[in-house]
Amino acid sequence: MTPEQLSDVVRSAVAAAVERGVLSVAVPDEVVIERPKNPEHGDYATNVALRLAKAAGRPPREVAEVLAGELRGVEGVSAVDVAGPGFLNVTLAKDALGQIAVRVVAAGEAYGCTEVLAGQRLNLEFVSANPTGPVHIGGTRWAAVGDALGRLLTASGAQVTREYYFNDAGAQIDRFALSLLAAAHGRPVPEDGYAGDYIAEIAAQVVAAEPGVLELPEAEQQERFRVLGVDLMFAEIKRTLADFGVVFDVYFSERTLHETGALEKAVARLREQGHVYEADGAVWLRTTTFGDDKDRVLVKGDGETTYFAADCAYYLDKRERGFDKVVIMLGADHHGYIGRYKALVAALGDDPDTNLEILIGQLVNLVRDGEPLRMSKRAGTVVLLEDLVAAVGADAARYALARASVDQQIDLDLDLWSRQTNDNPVFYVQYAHARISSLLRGAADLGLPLGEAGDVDTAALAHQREGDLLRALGEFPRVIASAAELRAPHRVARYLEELAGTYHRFYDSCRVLPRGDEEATPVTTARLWLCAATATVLRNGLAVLGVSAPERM
RNA sequence: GCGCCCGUAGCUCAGUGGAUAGAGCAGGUGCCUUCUAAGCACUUGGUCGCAGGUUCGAUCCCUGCCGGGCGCGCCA
Repeated sequence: MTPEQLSDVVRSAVAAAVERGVLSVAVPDEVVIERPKNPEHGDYATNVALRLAKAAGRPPREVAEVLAGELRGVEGVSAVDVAGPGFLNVTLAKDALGQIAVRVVAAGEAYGCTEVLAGQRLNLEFVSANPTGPVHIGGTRWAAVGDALGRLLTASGAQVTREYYFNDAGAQIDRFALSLLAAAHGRPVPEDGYAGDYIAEIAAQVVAAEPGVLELPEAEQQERFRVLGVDLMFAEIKRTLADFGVVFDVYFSERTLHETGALEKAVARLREQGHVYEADGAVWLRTTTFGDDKDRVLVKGDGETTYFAADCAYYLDKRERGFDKVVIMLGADHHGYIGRYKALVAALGDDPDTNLEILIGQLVNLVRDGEPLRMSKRAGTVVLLEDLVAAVGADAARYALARASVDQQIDLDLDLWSRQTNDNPVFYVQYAHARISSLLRGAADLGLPLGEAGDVDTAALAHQREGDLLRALGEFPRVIASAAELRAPHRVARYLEELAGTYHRFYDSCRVLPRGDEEATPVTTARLWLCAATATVLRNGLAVLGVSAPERM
């Protein structure tokens, strides 16, 4: 019996008590099932009596006693106790608990998938680094977290489009083009230009692709360097991200918004809504009406549109593509945008609390030899996605970035994460998977197949450590669902570390394969199913994080 | 000045209003002729920054304060 099934059982018990007139209360939609920390408190606990007590007009313990009476007859439930202020502690029958292993193996890759977000159409935008240079460490955090979140949302039933918005218009791109041009001519880096080896490399690639380019008039040269440079830089970004395991469904060009007239349309739309005014020669959006701390310029005094105006058009475009909710992941250095973005959504007549969600992630510091690596473009100590991958590998990089809460600044210790020892959490988890794989190979060598699900004696899983492992496996769907709802992929990583630990403890005290001349027993088979189930969950969890589950280490 | 995030064990950090606040590392003591010791067991270590409030119950929610990080352009 899984916690979800138990939740239904308890809810039915409430309904039954109401039906029989021994309890007078509205039956709750959902009953929360918890896993007690103290093993003496049974397999599962619920606070349902505490929650219903007030509405029922009776003391919590009394409500609990009523429900305990209903639950005691249920198949698969071996004991129900009322404890503390009114908790119901439920102990499952051994075979009912053991069935979790069978369910996990049967579900395979689908174990952990739920429908809690079914029907939601989400646009998930992350990374969105401009194609004026390689992806930095900050964007790398979003690549790891955003990709994991995308998988979580999908696993929870949402329709998700992963989107990368790139700025290929405006002054920043002009500076990029001018920097390439300067490099091609051997001139110094222009004012506010981009430095770095990659500029010279891309400039050389542009010249190689279009040999006559340096003979064109200056303005045309700049245009060619812009077009080809952006293409080359963006191809490089995509390649790096793909090596990191991150691929987007849509790469959205800001330039197209300018070219299709979407910007003018967006400004006109805002004007119709009555939130646009002109002052000091510029066109403004009155975002202060919707809680922003100052109004924002849409069209500058020189007639150019702002990046914010493009954001308006881009938001409208997403909504017109049918997304219910626009989710944008940004670094902490951009958190100031929340106010204006929310205001923009409100100004367009949408609900900023349901149609827009902005996730802010704190910054990443790298540490080497115990010393923080201060990043500085000037000093040439900018750390790139590829640097991180080169230092610790893609698995460790993704895991390290995804295991921390996004609200937490990370000090990522390159020494620790490149170490292949047990103080490196990703190896602890991967090792558990490799260990199971090895064991299952051993079982195959001994001619011990898993066999049919119906033939497994799940009641044979009676050891304390087996129960611990089964309960841990039963948590996985709820971990995935809550991590998706809370936009917190790190919960999956933490869960996996706990699961790996639970497995190692099981392994240490429960021999799986027969030794020497011993015969396989029903316990052997049941434990093999338990191992296979654990491997499945480790694989599924690591897959969410985009980390490999090695068969051998 | 205003806004966002953080403050939990020596260190790095989990903890979606519930029972005795957890993990890893570091320190100490043990466990490999036996399925991967990249493992396990035991052990040391806490005014959950401080002060109020909300309620059956607060590390969690609210208010104020103290520390640290990041922002506050007709830049993108």
